[in-house]
Amino acid sequence: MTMPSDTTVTTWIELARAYGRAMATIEQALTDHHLPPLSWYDLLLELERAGEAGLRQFELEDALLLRQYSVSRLAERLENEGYLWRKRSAEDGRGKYLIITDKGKHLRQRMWQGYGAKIEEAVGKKLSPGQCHTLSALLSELSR
Amino acid sequence: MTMPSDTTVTTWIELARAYGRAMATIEQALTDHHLPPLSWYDLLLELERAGEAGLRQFELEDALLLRQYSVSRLAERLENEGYLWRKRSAEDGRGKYLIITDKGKHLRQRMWQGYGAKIEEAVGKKLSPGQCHTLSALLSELSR
DNA sequence: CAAGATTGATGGTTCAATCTTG
DNA sequence: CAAGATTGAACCATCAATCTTG
Repeated sequence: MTMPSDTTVTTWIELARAYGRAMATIEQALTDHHLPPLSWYDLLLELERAGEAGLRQFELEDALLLRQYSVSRLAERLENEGYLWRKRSAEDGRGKYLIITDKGKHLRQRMWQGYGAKIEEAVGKKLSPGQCHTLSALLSELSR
Repeated sequence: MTMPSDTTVTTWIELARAYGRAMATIEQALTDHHLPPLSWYDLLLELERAGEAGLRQFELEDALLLRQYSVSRLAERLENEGYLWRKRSAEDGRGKYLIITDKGKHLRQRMWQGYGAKIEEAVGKKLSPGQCHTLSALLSELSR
């Protein structure tokens, strides 16, 4: 079992710190505006991209890095608030399609106002476009 | 209110993805070995560095990116398991010092076995030392 | 039995209110 | 009143068990 070098550990710590700080800034902005957490945004964005057809719950697990039951509970909350509806699959009786409502599209728009501004504050204002490209490329290596 | 460029948004998404994947790998390894979550490790490491004198709870808020009540509850759990003890401050009757126990030092050691190996797997094996340096430098810009 | 999804119970986080001391 | 810390209540995440359909 190989242990990490100091350089590797430092990189991990900086990654956790940078993510934690940016995330705290963003979540704070959302709660200040009485808006729901980021996970709601992520789900709504996926559904809006999927269009009228919607998406199966299991298709969202990878995209949102969530487990089956987390997707289920998240979808339940958004459905209760009228931001999406669930349609039983015709082909496969076990499954459901999640479909965004107009109210859901509207919420995503409102959330983007605060969310986008904070991404700019936490990332865009601190790095040049060239630095962003370099950073994105290195981070994507970590997700392989 | 300035909105972020596509490049900026991509960088943020890659950051969240890279962090999420690495974190999932690490937490999974800890639960597989019936070990407590990473937040316990972070607290124990800070206390071990602080030595016999210990640290005040409010001093840990910044280091751990936690709120006052989260530090309080986290410390309570570790104290209940015997990994640290709390000493009332002599100078300031309002405060407490958190001091790691030998049992706490031992737990931190055991956690490092799995934790370190996964940092190597999630970061060290995917980037060269040069790439690590570049990545660390860019990430630290984001934490300013 | 396997895959997709849900749910009861449990434990952790968070907010707001509170307590204690400076 | 302010600062350090704690706590009840409400909310969210997680595990394991379960339900339904293929």
